Amino acid sequence: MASTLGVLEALLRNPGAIATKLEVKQLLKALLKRPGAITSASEAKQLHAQILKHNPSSPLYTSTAICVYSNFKLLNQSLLLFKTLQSPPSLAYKSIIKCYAVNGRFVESLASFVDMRASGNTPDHSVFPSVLKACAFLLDLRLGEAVHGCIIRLGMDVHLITGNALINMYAKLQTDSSVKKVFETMTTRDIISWNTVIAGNAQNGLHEDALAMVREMGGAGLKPDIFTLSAILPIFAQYVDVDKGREIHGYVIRYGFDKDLYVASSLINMYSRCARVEDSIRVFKITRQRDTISWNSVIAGCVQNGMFDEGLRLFRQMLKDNVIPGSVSFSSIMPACAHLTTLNLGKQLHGYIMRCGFDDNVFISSSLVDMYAKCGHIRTAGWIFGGIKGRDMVSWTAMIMGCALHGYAEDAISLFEQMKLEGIRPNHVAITAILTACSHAGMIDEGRRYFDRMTEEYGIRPGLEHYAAMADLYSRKGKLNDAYQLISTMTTPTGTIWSLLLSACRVHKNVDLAEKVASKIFEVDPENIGARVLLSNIYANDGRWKEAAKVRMTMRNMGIRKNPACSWIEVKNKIHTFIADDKSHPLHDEINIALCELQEKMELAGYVADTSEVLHDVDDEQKKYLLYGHSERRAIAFGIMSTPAGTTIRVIKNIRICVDCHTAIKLISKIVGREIVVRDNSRFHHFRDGECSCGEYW
DNA sequence: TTGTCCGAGG
Repeated sequence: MASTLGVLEALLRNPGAIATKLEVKQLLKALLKRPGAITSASEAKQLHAQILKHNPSSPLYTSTAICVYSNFKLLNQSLLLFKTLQSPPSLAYKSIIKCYAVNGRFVESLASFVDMRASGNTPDHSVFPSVLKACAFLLDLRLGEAVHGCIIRLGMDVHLITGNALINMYAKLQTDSSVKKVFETMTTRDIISWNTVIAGNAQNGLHEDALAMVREMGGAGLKPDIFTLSAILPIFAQYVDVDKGREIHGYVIRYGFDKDLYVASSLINMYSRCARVEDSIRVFKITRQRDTISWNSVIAGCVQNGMFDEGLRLFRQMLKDNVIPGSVSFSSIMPACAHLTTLNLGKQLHGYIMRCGFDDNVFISSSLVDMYAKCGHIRTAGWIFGGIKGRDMVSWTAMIMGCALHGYAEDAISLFEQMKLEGIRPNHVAITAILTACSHAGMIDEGRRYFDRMTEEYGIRPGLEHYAAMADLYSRKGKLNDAYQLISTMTTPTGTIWSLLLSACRVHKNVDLAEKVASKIFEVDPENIGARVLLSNIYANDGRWKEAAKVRMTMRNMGIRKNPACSWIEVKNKIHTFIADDKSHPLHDEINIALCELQEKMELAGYVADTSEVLHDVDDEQKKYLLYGHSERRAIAFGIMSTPAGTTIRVIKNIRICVDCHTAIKLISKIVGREIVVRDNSRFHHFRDGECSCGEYW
């Protein structure tokens, strides 16, 4: 053998060297027995050349060449040779089946397997794993079972690797009973057998079984390895069981598995699912080797836990480190743009997405719909939504919620009904979206109907978010007692839900109920800043300055401070922030002059300041002055000054817009002939030609 | 010749 291989080596190193026919023949013969002696693709090509030169018509030699090519995954070369064979021998079939499979061409792989059977060639242990993998990938249970039958008839079911492949196939096809049966009938099992069953159980929701098997492994003399650990970590992520997750982390460190990319990604994911972003970032930072998946895991972790800026920072860092973002990277980061309403960044990412050709990905396009809707571009959102092929419930929900936030309740309802007609069942988020739509349009009856029917029609029990939407609906409409009744039926109403009612008490000036509601809030959430501010404002609004002062005093004694009201606007890629009465903007004086001019024009158009919204104990003239210092007006004035005529002005405010500003902005939109879009903390207002899309309802 | 990790909507 050694001398034959010596000839081979010489030949391969110098294909021009003259070899005797005998030598070549011996060489090829040796190779028939040991195709593995060829160690590179170029050697494979040399071999092919020798065959063409000396024995081009031998099916056996051709098959050997196919086998060698397929070992290097060279599908095209294998196919060219395969097609020259009239009746391919077993080796040729086996090689081409495997070669198709390793190239992900599972349909062709299975077709070749069928051909092989039809031609009367008997498959063996070397080919079943590829065939079973193809069945698993194509989710073809019937063919898989047929192959299994064939395996049993040939007595191959005791073969370890074939058995493992069978387990894997049944696990992927979620036929857990077959997984168990195959595992139990196997005469020898290795760690892969165990891991495959464990991973299958974990992914098919049989969490207890998976964990029990991890414990049993020890009895078989096997220790959990990186595969075992990355299979069970997602269980603790799903159960938000950080203690168990940490235990595994300890084990990982003891055995030095923390260098493994898969384990690290699973740990990052586990910690972020358990809301321990700091821990997940720590794991990420000590992971030396990083791939797109570990980056995606940590970025998604930040974004899902509300750390949007950190998520964006990491995303930029990933690009800087020359890690190519995949489609998952974009669908992970896009919600950060939606939440931060950073339209410009969102648009840049959208461009990047299109250049990568990811714009037909339903995850990404749904996140784009959400981002554009939340950034005020509901039409762009609708346009993207219209182009989504194979919309799923999430795409519909993003669009429905977008319409809801913009006050287009009719559109939201018709989308919701259309979605159901297409056979898509709404989940709890979709229900929240439709209730939000009703809430923002004051559609009490429709809202009530969706709420009452959600359990029997969709099998979804009302959760916090649904109660919140309903409480909001009643509250905005002034049905304060209905809201109170509804909230009281909840087993554990939260401070947030009561606060919705409290803010309605302010709008509808119901001080008595406000006091009752406020005490409920302080019971469950004594630190609730918003509620204390609201209560103080309610007193002030009623002229009860003493009580108002008392609430503020309590707040100060408790050491809590409210966040100032502010508005911001993006002009030429820069975000300008305005806080009421803050004079720090470089164009402060110019903005004031512009506001004065606007004020005069507004008064000519019949504007009278509604000073009831000013909750300071000062005279009327002073109140008027305070009103026009409101942050959203200054942001709008700045926007008008610094953008070309006709440009839409987009402003974001961190609290709900006040009645007087709402009236003022309507007039301003008419005076300057611009569309002004204001997003407050609850919805969008589109001001155009003296009207607002909210129809005076917010 | 078999097996692992990440993703959208409130």
